[in-house]
Amino acid sequence: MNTPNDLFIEELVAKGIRPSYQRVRVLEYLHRKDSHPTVDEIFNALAPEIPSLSRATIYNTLHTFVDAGLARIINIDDNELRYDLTVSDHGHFKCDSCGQITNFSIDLDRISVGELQTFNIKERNVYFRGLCPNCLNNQSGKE
Amino acid sequence: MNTPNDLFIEELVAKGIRPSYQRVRVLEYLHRKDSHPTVDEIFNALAPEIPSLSRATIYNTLHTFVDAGLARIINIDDNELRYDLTVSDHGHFKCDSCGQITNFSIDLDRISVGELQTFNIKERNVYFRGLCPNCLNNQSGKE
DNA sequence: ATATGTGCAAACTGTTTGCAGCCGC
DNA sequence: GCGGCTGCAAACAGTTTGCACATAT
Repeated sequence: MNTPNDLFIEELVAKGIRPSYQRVRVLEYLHRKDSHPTVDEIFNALAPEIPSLSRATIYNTLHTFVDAGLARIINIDDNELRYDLTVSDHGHFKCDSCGQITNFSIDLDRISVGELQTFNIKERNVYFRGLCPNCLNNQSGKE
Repeated sequence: MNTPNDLFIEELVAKGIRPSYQRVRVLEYLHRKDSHPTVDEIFNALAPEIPSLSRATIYNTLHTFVDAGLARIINIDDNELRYDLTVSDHGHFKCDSCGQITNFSIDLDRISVGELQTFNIKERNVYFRGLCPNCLNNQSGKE
C-alpha cells in the first residue's frame, strides 16, 4: 500500500535527504498547511505528537529543506521567517490587521526586467501588504 | 540661502516630524545612500560624527519615518531589516555572493492581480535573489 | 562501527522597552 | 516649565551553535 507518508519519504530521498521521522513530519505539515508557517507554528503543531521534539530540529530540518531546494524562505514578516514549499509561482499577501497570509498566482517570468539581463536571477519574490477583505469589512470605520 | 539640510528639514516638517539634528542626519544619510542601509550601517556611518548617537535613536527615527510614510522597510535580508526612502516604484535584487542590493525599476501596477481585487493593497514589494554580474565573472568556475 | 540526526542548553544578534536626563519650544 | 527626544542599559525574541546521546545503516 502507498500511504501519504511514503510519498513524502520519496520526496525526501529524491533530494538526497534521509527521511527521518521528524523530517517526514515537518514535510507533511508543510504540505498540509499552505499558510507558510513560522518555526514556532510548526513546533507547536508537532510537539504534542512528538514529545521529544526540539526547536533546533525544526531549524535544522528547514535549513536542510531550503538547501535542497525543497522549501524556500518567505521573508514577509518583519521579525520571524516563514517557510514555503517551492511550488508553482505565486506571490504572497500579508494582511496588516489579522496577519493572515494569502497566496495569489502570478506569472513571475512576465515581470522579468531588462535592466537585470546580466544578472543571474535565482529567485523572484512578490510580497504585497494591506488589508484583506475580512478585515476591511470588520473595521471599515476605524483606522 | 538654501542648504541641502533645509530641504530635509522641510521634508520632515511637512510630514509632521520635528526636525531634530539626529533625524535630519539620518534622513540625509538615506538620501545620500540609496543602498537601503541596515540600522547598523547607519549607526556606524553617523556615530563618528555624532559621538553621543545611540542605536535606539536610529530605531526610533526609522520607526517615525516609516509611520509617517517617509521610509519603508526592505525585508530582503534573512536577519536584519533595511530601510529605503519611499520613492518611485522599484524592485530590489540581492546578490547571494556579495550581498549588494541593486534597484531596478518596475511597473508595480502592472503586476496587480485579479485574485486580489477585494483586497486593499497598500504596498507592493518585489525581491529578487541571485548573482550580480560582478560575482558571476569573479567566480564563474566555482560554486 | 560509523555516519548522521536529534535534543538540550547556552550563546548570539537584532530589536524593543523603560527610564533618567536633556533640549527646544 | 512642559512635552518630546535622546541615550543608556536591560530585556526580549528568534536563531544559531556545541556537544552528548540516540538512531539508522
